[in-house]
Amino acid sequence: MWCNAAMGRAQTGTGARPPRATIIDVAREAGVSPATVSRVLTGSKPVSAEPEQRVRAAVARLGYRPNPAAQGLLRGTTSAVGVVVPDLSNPYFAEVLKGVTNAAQHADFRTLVADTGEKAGAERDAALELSRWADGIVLCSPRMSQWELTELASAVPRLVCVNRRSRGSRIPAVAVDFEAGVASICRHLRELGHRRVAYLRGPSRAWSERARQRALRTAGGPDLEIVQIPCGSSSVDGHRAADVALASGATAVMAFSDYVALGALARFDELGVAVPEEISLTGFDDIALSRLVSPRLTTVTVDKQDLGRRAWQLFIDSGADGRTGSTVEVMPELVVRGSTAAPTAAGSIEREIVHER
Amino acid sequence: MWCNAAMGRAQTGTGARPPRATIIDVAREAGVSPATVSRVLTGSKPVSAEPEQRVRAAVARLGYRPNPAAQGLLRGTTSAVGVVVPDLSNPYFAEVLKGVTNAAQHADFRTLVADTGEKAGAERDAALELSRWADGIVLCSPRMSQWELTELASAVPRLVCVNRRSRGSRIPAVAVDFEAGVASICRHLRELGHRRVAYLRGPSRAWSERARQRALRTAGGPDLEIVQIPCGSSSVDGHRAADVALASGATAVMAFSDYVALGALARFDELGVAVPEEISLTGFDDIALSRLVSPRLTTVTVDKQDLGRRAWQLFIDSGADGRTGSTVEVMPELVVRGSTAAPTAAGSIEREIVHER
DNA sequence: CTGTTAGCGCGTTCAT
DNA sequence: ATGAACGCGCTAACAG
Repeated sequence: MWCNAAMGRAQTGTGARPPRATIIDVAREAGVSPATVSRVLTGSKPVSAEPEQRVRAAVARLGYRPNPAAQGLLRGTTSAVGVVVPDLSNPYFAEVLKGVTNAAQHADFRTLVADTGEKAGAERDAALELSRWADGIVLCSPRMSQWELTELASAVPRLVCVNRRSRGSRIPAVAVDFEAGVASICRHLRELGHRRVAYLRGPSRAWSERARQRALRTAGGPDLEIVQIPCGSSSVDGHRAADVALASGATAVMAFSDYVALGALARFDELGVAVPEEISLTGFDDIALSRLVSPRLTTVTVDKQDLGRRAWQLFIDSGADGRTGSTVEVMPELVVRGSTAAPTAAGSIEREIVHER
Repeated sequence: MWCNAAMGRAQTGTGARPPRATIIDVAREAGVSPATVSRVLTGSKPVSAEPEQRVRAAVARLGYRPNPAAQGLLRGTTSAVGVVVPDLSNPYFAEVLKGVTNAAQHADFRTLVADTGEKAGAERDAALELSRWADGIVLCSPRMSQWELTELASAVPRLVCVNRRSRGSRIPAVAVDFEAGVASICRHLRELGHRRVAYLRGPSRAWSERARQRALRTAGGPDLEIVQIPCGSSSVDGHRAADVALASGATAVMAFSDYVALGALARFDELGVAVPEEISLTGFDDIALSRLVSPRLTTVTVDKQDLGRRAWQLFIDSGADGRTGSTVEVMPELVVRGSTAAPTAAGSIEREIVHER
């Protein structure tokens, strides 16, 4: 079907690209009015068989496809969704984006993407700019202030957040239950016998980090001391922070995320510190590569593509009326793998030796 | 500046989102004609100071932003670029996308993204569909046939390929010199003393795989036997193929990519096969996580974001006239890390034992 | 320097 | 069932 049109064009020459055919060209070609062409293509009104055939033939011959800008102008809608992420290099966000994109593609929507480079200041502008071209925005793990977010929500047609719930403003959101996730990790560590764990902090501006902190305040206590260590959200951050964690005298390290944990794990390996024999390590998110490292990472599973799909669903739902505030909570699940074990007295002793090299 | 506008709107109520202001609203508000507003905003013609101030004030007050669909309709251009990738979960493509997006953002362009799920059949449709909304397409590692690609290039306004050069059709492309990369890996392995290496093949439809095959034909010979093993492009493919590679009796495994190699590495670890003592392993691309596994992966570096940036540059360059055919070749560089070593006689013996468990 | 007019490509009314 | 005419929001012509 499409072959005819495209091949016909390809034959016209080397670089001569004909201007795109308009609906008028098709109408002329088919010997009907533009309105009839439109009716055939949208199916809005019935059209007799004979003219319909002529129109379809003309469409195929010319390779005609309606101009989305014109359609959008008329409809006042773009059939596009914008996705704003802090960092596409982070597999977590890449997966969420994939989830949104696939769902959107399925619904015949385009996906626009913007990368803010982990800069909180760039989020508002990116979202605002994308919103001009889209019917709404999916904002992933925004680092901006609550005030800014509320403000943004009123400036963007439809805004959905991923991993950020806001009490006051009624912004639809899908978020992992970080408290539950952190709690289950803490429980696991405590049951193994750990009494002092180092926590590698994520970006302080991230809502998910604050949620983790809430959980840590609950979980921490006399039988589980939490040592806070500033870190970040990338694997290099984890790599850097690993030494500090080691020096803290903790028997286990809880990382902000898998991505961070992988960095720490690499550093432990460089230092010759055995995981989990000398120190236990946990992640968060269960990214694909956590199953591929050695030892495999104990973490908490989150279906990141599903997060994207649900965000899309929220985006769609929020379209009909001004309904807002629907919040989806995704429950993560602890997966115990090889990176955690009971603490050994030997751990701290051997570590001294190791540091010598 | 923007605060005024957005705050003013936010105060109007809970869910009541006023329809976006048009240029006419602004004109009325400022007591001028729409043309004057346009002139102020685009700077196309000079405007007196006093009306200009009124216009700017009105714009801020109403939170007006021009409708891109209308502008696009008029200009016949979208200021958007479409990126089609086989799989966003693959860090390689996520990085390329990031490169394109950042460059595009810088030039005030939007990025549309489509994920084809590694299905060659979906590529054409995705590209065609995106091209309706964009000024052109960046096609990453297309798996489609050469014929299809040529055909597509004539149906899309501007097409740039990443990691796919095509002799016949003059499609701008930026591609890694896979032959050189594979050759340097082979040389490295041979110098270490390996005589029989298993190659974990990528998708047979991928151009980069065929390029690797060309290099292997040159590199292979009496002093370096290449055992071909069907595999794929994901880490789970590598995980699966690792057993076959082991059974081949090779002393080294050369994976299609880092992503694949990481899967194989995980499998070796599960089997208790020591890398590089019992078997050497190489990747391709140098993704971030290859530095984080143990042992760190010997591979070939490719700046993936740079690939995206260069693709963007080609996209821009191909805009002016019908200039085509410009092809950029990126030279990868061997990085020897911990996953390769000289083969040991012990390797094959110990491996027998390991298989028992 | 400014306002008025026309038209980008399309879908949808209103007539026929 | 079909065609003619209008207008979506904007800017480039053309007047004044």
